Amino acid sequence: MATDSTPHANRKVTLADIAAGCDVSRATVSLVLRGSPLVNKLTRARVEEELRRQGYVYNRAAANLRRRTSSSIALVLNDLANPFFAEFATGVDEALGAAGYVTLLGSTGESAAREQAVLGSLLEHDPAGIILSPAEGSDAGQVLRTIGVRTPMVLFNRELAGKTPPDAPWDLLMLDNQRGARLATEHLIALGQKRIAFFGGHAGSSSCQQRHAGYVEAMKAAGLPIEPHWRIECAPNRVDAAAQCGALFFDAPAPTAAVCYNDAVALGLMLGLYQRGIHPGRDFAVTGFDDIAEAALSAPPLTTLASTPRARGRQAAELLLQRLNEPQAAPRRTVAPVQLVVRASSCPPPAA
Amino acid sequence: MATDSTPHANRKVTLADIAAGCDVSRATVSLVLRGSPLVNKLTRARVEEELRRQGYVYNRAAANLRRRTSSSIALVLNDLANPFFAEFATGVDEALGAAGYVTLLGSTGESAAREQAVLGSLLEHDPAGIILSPAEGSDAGQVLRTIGVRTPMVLFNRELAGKTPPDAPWDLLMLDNQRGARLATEHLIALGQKRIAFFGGHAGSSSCQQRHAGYVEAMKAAGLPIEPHWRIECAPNRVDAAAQCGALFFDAPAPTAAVCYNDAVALGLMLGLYQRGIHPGRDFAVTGFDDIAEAALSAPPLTTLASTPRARGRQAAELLLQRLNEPQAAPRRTVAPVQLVVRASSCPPPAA
DNA sequence: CGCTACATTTTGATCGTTCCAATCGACCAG
DNA sequence: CTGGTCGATTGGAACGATCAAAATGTAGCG
Repeated sequence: MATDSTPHANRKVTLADIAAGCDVSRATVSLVLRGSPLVNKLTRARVEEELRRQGYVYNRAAANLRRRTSSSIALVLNDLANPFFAEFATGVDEALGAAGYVTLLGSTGESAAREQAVLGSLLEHDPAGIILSPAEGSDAGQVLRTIGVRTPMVLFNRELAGKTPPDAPWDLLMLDNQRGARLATEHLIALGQKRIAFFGGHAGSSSCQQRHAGYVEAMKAAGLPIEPHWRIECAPNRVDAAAQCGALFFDAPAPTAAVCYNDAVALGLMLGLYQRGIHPGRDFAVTGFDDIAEAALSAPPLTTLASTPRARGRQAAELLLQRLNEPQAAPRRTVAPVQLVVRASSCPPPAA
Repeated sequence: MATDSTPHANRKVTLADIAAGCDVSRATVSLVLRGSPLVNKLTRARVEEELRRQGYVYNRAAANLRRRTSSSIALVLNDLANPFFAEFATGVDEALGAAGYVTLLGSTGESAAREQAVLGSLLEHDPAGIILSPAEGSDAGQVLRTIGVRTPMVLFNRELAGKTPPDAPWDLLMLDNQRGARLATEHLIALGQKRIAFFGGHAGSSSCQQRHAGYVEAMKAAGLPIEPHWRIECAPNRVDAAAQCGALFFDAPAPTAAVCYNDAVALGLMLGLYQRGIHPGRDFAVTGFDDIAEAALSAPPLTTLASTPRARGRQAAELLLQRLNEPQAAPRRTVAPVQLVVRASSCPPPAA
């Protein structure tokens, strides 16, 4: 005679198994699981023992189906391999986990097409909401069509192209790009710099536009001129930045400082400067943006703006959780402050 | 009169809504969704139109419940913020997504206790399998107790402490640490180096032991001596490595080359050498391990071993998918090759 | 004893999908 | 006209949980 009380080999243990095992109904077991005060102490103890004995695992999907709830949230990132977003993801997962949610991960590799596909696939798992850091060129209309008007979403870091439907429960969390770049520029000006370039990034990207605007703002406020050849575009990575370095010196007057789009670009630029015999932090001032781990360890250490991506991740999660509690609230735009970190890469201009 | 054909405001659109909308049964709509050849062309067209019109979204959770399948896989990492694991995660997600799975993310922050909690929480979502990069000190018995003997798992990068149950469907994917360190050492020997140190890492860590073993292997094979003071321990980061640099030169004979535990250590060591007026890549040869992004951009560029974490991620996913197809197969231990990347930091010894 | 009050437990329907067996109409052979 | 085959469709029972309402049992009280 098979002892069917032994943990069964093949099928998963369900409520019904436990119920049968200690001679109560499924409903009672369910009440025990959820810690209801309705069940008798003795019954509870018996059921809990049986749960342990059979190695029961709760099936949240079934519960969610019946309750018409969801316990997951989709996190879709344009570039998880980038340490900035990896930190962000860590923060998101941390906060969501604490709130009892599970993170559905999707990475789009900066492709709007893949973003559509990923969103579609994740949606089938019925997330309670979405945290999206859009791929470059991702469009509001497209996104709306795949996720509908009813799924709450927090957009991080970039806005969507095209116009956002005013009734959609979409919140926004951005870095204070403009103020950050302004702070960096003002810092250089305070050091006595007058010929300051804006280096790197794609002029199409909204974060680059905002940072450039902050730079322009500070320059204008100080009454300093802005030469057109002081704005150099390049891909936001070290290699391209190093390659584009020379473009700063094609025409006179050459700049003596550069506000860079981000840290990767700044580190690349410093490399390029070295290769030309220019010593950054002595002959030429450089600032970055993001404060990635390497910024403090480069030679010279990089002056930059700290954006604390992990805290941003937690914040994005909080925003979404709040919206889940308050689905009808008006859309919010949150701008997270950034902090200037002064290190040795920013210096006064060489004596003329 | 309300036109209930309009996309409904409140509830989600289900099979039943579509069925009602075009006057067929739920079963037929389901067949259409899954592309069954059984349905008539005209019916299919009508249904598909209605699906579009109502903005239907497939509920995979319900389907999985009925079919007793799962379409998700749990990815649990000890440190997502580390670029190496972020790349790994990207690779995993890439491969899983292509196979129609969704990634459930969990980050443990190197805490075995949190790892238990995270695993438990993710299990409730009934993943088809787990990819786990264990936290330091994570124990096989503990893990077994929370995930059971029936959930397939791929362990990455570290083994679990304690003994692994022989019947569990657990596979292993490790880097070839020993061979990597051996290759680096042989490379230095081929350049004419004879006094080679092993620098950095904690002797307790299994990856450090393996790399050191590879170094010893190459030295012995070449008949070269190994001085005890040629092994310097330090934390696997730049700062500590730079600080420990001096220890290489306390006793004679001083080494003229060092095989480093990883790139971070190697970069730190190079910094320390510079500070002593020793020019790495000319006066002293250095190799690293990992080939992180900065390795190619340091001065001098670093000779190291490429572990291609993104490819490892894809590989881990493939291993798991294979096991899902073949649940009864014997556990596999896969060792991923690493590739020597020769750059300018490795050089012949200075002429005596 | 009959009635209410209370604590505890159960029954049966339900969530959105899939599966199985049954049905239906059309067509053809005998 | 009957019976069989075939293509297309359908009803209803699952999957594993929850919920609302009903059913127990037990005690108190006039």
